[in-house]
Amino acid sequence: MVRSDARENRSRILAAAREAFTEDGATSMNQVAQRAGVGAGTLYRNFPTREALVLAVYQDEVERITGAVSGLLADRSPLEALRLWTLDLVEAMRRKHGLGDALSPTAHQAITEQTYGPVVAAITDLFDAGKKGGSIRPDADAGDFLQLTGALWRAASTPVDRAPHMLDLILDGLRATPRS
Amino acid sequence: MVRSDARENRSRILAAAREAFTEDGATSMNQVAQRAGVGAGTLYRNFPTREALVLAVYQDEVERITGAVSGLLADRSPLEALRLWTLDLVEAMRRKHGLGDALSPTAHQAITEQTYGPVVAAITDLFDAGKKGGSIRPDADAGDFLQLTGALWRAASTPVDRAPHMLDLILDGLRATPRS
DNA sequence: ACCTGAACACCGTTCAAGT
DNA sequence: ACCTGAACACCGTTCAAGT
Repeated sequence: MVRSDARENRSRILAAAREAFTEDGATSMNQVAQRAGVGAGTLYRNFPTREALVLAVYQDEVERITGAVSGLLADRSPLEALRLWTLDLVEAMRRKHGLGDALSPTAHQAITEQTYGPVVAAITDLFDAGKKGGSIRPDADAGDFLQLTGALWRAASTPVDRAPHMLDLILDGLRATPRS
Repeated sequence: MVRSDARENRSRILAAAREAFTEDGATSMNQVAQRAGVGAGTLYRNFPTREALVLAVYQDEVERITGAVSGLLADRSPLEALRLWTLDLVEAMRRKHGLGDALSPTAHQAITEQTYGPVVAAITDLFDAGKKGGSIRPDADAGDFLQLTGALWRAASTPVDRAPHMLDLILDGLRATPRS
């Protein structure tokens, strides 16, 4: 039997860690525990090592993002859903990049590998909706699209965030029928 | 006036750090100091931070390697000098890679940037000697060659080191006249 | 002028004691 | 069954005291 406090602690730690790492990727484990209002032991029972916590934060983020697809498709056109979803993805990529040096190369690679599949699957779902409705060209490739979005978060957000405009250009290229 | 012990300490620290980092990239600063037979304070006066020490170890290594070019060219054919020199470079690359996770991405980038210029210059010197003597084709490019050697240290050295053989293939491509 | 090494403020991680 | 938080063995770095 899992106690309710145990169930809650995990997500509280995850939330605290996400905030803390966004502010400073070098935030210590004890600082995360304190921020979550939890003893150090509890933190370590949930996430036995620092790397495990960092990884979990990102898996959580990816699950949140990929899980949002069906909701976006429910009351929007596929192209608009794809646009909103991708902007969200770019935000997450920027947060990850903000961690920077706090992540070891090995950890960074582990994240990329565990993340790639689900993200491509989510894009595929969005693409399929558009292809079925005839708004997205049938030969559009999810892998290519993810590659292109990689260029979006590299685009500095100063003085204005160019990413939305760049995304619009990419989306224009995906349309089944060229814009008038 | 620089005391003789002060002059010696720097190179003793550098030597100890090179050995220690080769064995374990996570070797602590105090361990390096102890290994060098030096107080922690002396270590820190010479290298004010961990990253500074790691960087200095590599600069030292690069200077040693690039400095060996003229000696190699003195009593050998340019192609043979290039072959021996490149094998030495591959060894150094393998040592650097062995550090792995102990290096932050930023530090790793700093090393690459500070290293690229001198290494390309050394290759250019070796190439020029061969081009002048007619043994290396005139359109051979130092940057391309460095890029190719990057593939050599990635070649695992089990069960036998394939790098020398791969290098021979590359060198064959550089010859002014094809092999009979 | 330079060196040593104890000491400082931290770190990640563990585990006895509580509820 | 789960939690807390003091404690442990370390870390990078500093600095008073020595020579």
